[in-house]
Amino acid sequence: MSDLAAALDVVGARWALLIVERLLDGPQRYGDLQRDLGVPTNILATRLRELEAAGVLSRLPLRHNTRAYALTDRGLALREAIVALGRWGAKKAEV
Amino acid sequence: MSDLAAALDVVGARWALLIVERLLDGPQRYGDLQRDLGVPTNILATRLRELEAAGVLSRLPLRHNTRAYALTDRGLALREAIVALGRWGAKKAEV
DNA sequence: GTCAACACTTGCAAAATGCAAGTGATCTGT
DNA sequence: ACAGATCACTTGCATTTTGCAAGTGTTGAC
Repeated sequence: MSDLAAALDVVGARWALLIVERLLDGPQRYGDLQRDLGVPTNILATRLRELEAAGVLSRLPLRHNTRAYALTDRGLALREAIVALGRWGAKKAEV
Repeated sequence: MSDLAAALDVVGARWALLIVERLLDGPQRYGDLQRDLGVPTNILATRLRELEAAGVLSRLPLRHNTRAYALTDRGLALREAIVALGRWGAKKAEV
């Protein structure tokens, strides 16, 4: 399995990289991610569980029954790749 | 829609980035991609059609009834992002 | 004590993915 | 020229993933 395939195994699922991108701006709560990204709630819950299990993010308990999701070092290390992909996506498809 | 979302719209589908990565080494034929990547043949056909429509790759006819798939400039521009993701995937998940 | 907010879960439909077998157009050897 | 092999796919169907909508339990505020 190539390095790329290994990476896609972790962050290749739909919404995964978008969630990580959003967390590059700092920890976010569940409801914020949902509203900002427009991701279906069951998918969001699933992805957060998977990404936490993969060591990409962690839950931080806030006061009351709320919590925030924050990137781990491993998650933050995705910044380069996300920026590169974003730059590519920003280019026009100059025909 | 963010730049990242735009990029994922084009290369976010399963196998898409792996196909592009393989083509970074130069044009490849259908059967080579299939054998090297282990991608199901119907998926490969679908992805190649989508990536061609998106201007990421093009078909070059070879002699007889064979052809090869080659990245366009737009496709080659994915190299940075692919390398970055590959580097991330190569790292151990140092607990 | 009622009502709202937050962080989910559940049930089900729709879409994407995967497997296996089949198709038609060359091409190779005899 | 004919048989069999190769290449580049397509087709049919099962499985998995994704998405929508509604519901649940736990605080918290008034």
